[in-house]
Amino acid sequence: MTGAPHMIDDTGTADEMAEEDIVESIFEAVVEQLLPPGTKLSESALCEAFGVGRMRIRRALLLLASRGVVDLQANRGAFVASPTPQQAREVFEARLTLEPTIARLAVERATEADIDNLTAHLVKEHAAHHGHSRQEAIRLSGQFHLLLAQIAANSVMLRMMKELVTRTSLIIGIFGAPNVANCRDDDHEQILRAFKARDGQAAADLMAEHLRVIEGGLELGTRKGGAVDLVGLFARKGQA
Amino acid sequence: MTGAPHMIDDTGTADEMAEEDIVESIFEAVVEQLLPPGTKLSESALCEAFGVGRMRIRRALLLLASRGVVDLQANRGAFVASPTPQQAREVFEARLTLEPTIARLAVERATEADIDNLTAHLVKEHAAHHGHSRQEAIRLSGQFHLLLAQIAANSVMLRMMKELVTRTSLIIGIFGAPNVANCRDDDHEQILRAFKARDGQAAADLMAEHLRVIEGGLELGTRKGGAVDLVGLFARKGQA
DNA sequence: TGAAACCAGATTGTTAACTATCCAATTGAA
DNA sequence: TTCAATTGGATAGTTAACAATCTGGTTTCA
Repeated sequence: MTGAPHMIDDTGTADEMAEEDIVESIFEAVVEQLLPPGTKLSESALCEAFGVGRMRIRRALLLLASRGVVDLQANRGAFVASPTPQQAREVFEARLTLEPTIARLAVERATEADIDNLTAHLVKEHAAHHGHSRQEAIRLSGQFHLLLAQIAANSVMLRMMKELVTRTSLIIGIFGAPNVANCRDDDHEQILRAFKARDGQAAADLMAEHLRVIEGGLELGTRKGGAVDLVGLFARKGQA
Repeated sequence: MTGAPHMIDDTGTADEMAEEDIVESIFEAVVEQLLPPGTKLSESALCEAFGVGRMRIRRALLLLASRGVVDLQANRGAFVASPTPQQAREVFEARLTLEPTIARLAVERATEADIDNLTAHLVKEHAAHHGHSRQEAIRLSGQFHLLLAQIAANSVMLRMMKELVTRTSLIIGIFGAPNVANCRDDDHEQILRAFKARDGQAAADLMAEHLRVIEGGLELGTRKGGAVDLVGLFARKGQA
């Protein structure tokens, strides 16, 4: 019954990407810093990129906006979010609230297979760091944190973490010191050691310290690239 | 989602509700248990109810689904979510992770005006409890937790809490023991005392205990009302 | 009588055309 | 030459019509 010229796929329906998949793709692209803050996400371009209708794209953009990863400006379109210093602080405060507990829960619930996966992940992460493949290193860095949330086996907190990790990538892109890596993989290895020792409290403490180090490496005063707030920049010129 | 808080347009057109407002309204209705789990949310009914076009409604439903408050079933429509015991555990685990810290931060950041607001809130809550206005009591109970998140002044965590409080209302509607209230307002008053004493750690501890008491009052085995899983219910009859 | 097939109504999902808004280039005048 | 107004193109927002799917009742046959 396959009379259709193309789109022949008897392994099942050649399903178009669902909204969630599109959202996931854009999340990943943002994490890998392929989409810097302020990047215009035009509907037509995305339609072509993903090969879907405009409706799908609009729904995906709405979901992304509801998670703070894109800004929707009325009649202007969608842009990759440019977090403010205030938002950056809030994201890190949320991560410092969630992730130590997630790390502890993950240690408590990790199977041997989970720990093996983490170990394998760190090998890849290490290789990416020394292999100078910056993109891959960044991606794996964020992935490590999501892996912990997966092991913790709480889908609510996993979803929150996906948002926070993605937004953190934007924050580092804007406020990160030029030569500081996203995460030092040393820290990740220390956390893995806590897993092998089955020491949940240590994992939590290490995670908290890890996050504080990252946040400490930010320069929340200097905004580089992205959308510049010209109004604020030139505001006091008139009265100075 | 639009940047302007109050879009004042004197064009004469009565501004229609934006998606966020619709979402907020449905959130509130769910919190007040006016929309029990499993309730069908038909597009046409909502269009009439809010006086907006179908597109707005569909976008609102998508947002609600992305926050776990409604289930979207393909070609069947939107239904108020019926949390599973597993989801209930996850929601409480997330709350136990977030809210003690939120309580501590709120204590640290509360102005005198904030504490006055909390005090006034508890008076209303108390009155509603003894006034037998169950709906209002439930609403204020949830509102108390959101008030703390507002005082903590972290919009990321505030958004997370809105979702969690709403889903908790669904959970209590399904698994709550019949005569147990949503929150004992005694607990809330104790937390307020910690505010007045400026004791953040006490507030955090009280909040944790408060949440454990609520979760302990659930009967995660017995599902009442809502969508019943007939397959699971009759599954072992054949082989028992 | 019971069960399966079927049909009608309603509801959701999708597409396409239309409208409104914004942006940039052009044109005109001071 | 520079600034302002205008205009054309492009993009987002909205609406309405169309297509696909589900639900519930009816019919038909064993």
